Formats: sequence, structure tokens, C-alpha cells
Amino acid sequence: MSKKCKYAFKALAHLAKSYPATHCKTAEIAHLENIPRKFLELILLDLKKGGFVNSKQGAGGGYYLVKAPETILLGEIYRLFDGAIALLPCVSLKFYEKCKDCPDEVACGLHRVFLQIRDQTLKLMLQKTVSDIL
Amino acid sequence: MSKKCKYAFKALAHLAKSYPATHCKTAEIAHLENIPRKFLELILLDLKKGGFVNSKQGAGGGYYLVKAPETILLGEIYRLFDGAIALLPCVSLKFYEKCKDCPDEVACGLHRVFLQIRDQTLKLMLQKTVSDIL
DNA sequence: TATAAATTCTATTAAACAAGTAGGATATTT
DNA sequence: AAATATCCTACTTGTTTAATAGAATTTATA
Repeated sequence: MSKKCKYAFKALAHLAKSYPATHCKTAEIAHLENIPRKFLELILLDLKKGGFVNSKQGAGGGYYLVKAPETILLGEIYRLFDGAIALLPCVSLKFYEKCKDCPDEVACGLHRVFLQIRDQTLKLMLQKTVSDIL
Repeated sequence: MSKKCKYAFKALAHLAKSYPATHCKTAEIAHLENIPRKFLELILLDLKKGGFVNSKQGAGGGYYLVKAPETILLGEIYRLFDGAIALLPCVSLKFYEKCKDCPDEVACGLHRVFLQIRDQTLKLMLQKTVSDIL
């Protein structure tokens, strides 16, 4: 997992703690969660584009969760930042790509095994939410 | 998974088919499995250093498996080429690294969830062998 | 209404990694 | 001696990662 994605999880967890009461400043999150501030700005922007958080500009502004923590699936966030959950493109649900070197996907032994692994991981990632990482 | 790792799996599967009778030339594997030949040379060299295959130089030489296909765990190969199976360094068994931004690993929610995911994946990867991808 | 505080936008950077390619050295068989 | 094959080292090219920088925009409040 990229640091960007890890930081995103931590930021969401931080916002979840004050949900739905208040909003948090980037600088505050950056400081308390040990994330480079300018880097975190980009991350929060991505989370906003993804529809997970919203923001208020200007003095007294900040970020806050749009949805309840228990409705934000870890898999969604992972995909937003790191793309495929699967270890091989040919077993990916959302980022599928055919292997150029493989003539027959159905007969491919690698495909079979890594589909199992993807299924397992996907199940957990779509079952666990931000409220599970508080 | 890197292409290098995927090619390694395919090469091992190829060698497994002629185990223990004969050995295979790099050029033959490269051609039949659609792998760039010079790239495959490096991969087979790594597999040799890792103790999974052996080779014979000179005319009529080639590569062959050292161990039976059902004793070569997919997880071992994955680690050799791509390193950690875990998605976070702090939940890795063989490539452990402490997160600099995390004060307390035991209390970390991310740690907890991604440890579960690692456990799952590891279990399958150390249970499945080269004979499972034939 | 000016000022400070905050997000938003665009660009740049340095380092590492991925996926090869190249060419010659070495060993073995015929 | 010639052909065949692995072995070794280096190089290349493009992409990604993990940031950093600076200015533009929006908003509250003194």
C-alpha cells in the first residue's frame, strides 16, 4: 500500500472521531497523525473528489466526513488511491486487464489461485470500514 | 505482482511439466510462455540463487527443478521477487518495518485489519504450490 | 472592509523501481 | 574448433512515489 493510501486511512480515522460534530483543519490532522502537511492537502482533495469528505474554506474552515464512518469501506479508499486490490490485472474486478502472454485465462493456473486470494482480500476490504480502524 | 514474479511462476510451471525427467532451455521457455528471453535469463538466475532450480551450461544444457513442484510454495517465490506479502510493512513477517508515523502499533486500527488480510493471504500463498498452477 | 485563516490549484522535483536490452565471458558437448 | 547454452555486469527508458513550492481563492471576523 502506498503511503498516500495509508495517510488517507489515518486522516479518515481522525475525521471519524469528530463525526458528525465538528470539522478539522489540515494542519491539525497533519500534526497529530504525523503526515507531511502539503502532502495531506492533496490527499484530502482526492478524498473530496471521491465524495468521502467535504470541506469549508476560509477562517474556521476544515474537513469533515460526508458519510458515517461505518459506511466508508476500506476497499473503496484503497481503490481510490492504489487502484486494483487484486495482485494480477487479469483477476481484478474494477481494473481488469487481459494478460498479453496468456492464451487462455480459464485454463491458467495462476489465474485460478490469485482469484482465490483476491476474493478473500476483497471480502475483508469491503466488509471493514473506517469505524473498524479507530 | 511484478511481471518478473509472474514470469517466474510461469517458468516454474513450465519446468514442473518435465520434472524430473528432462531440462529446458531458456529460449524454449521464453518462446512457449511468451516471455522476453533476456529478461527470463535474469529470472532463472534468481531462481537458481534462491535454490529452486539448477542448470547445466553448454550445448544440450538448460534448467530443471531442484525440488518437486508440490514442495515449492508460491509464497516463497513471491517473496523472492516482490518482497513482502503484507500490504503494510508493520504487518510483514519477513520484511517487517516499524511505521515512523505510528506511535503505538498494538493500538493501531490499520495494523489490526491489515494483519488479518496478511494472515489470509499468507495462508493461501504458503499452502498453494507450483503443482497447483499447472 | 482589510486581514488573517484556510482550502484549492498547478507545477516541479528527486529518488526509486519496473521492465526490459546489450554484449561479452564462461562452460560444455559434439 | 565450433556450436550451444548459461552466466554476469551494465545500461536504458519510462513510470511511480513521496513529497515540496507558491500562488489563487474563499470565508470569518475584528
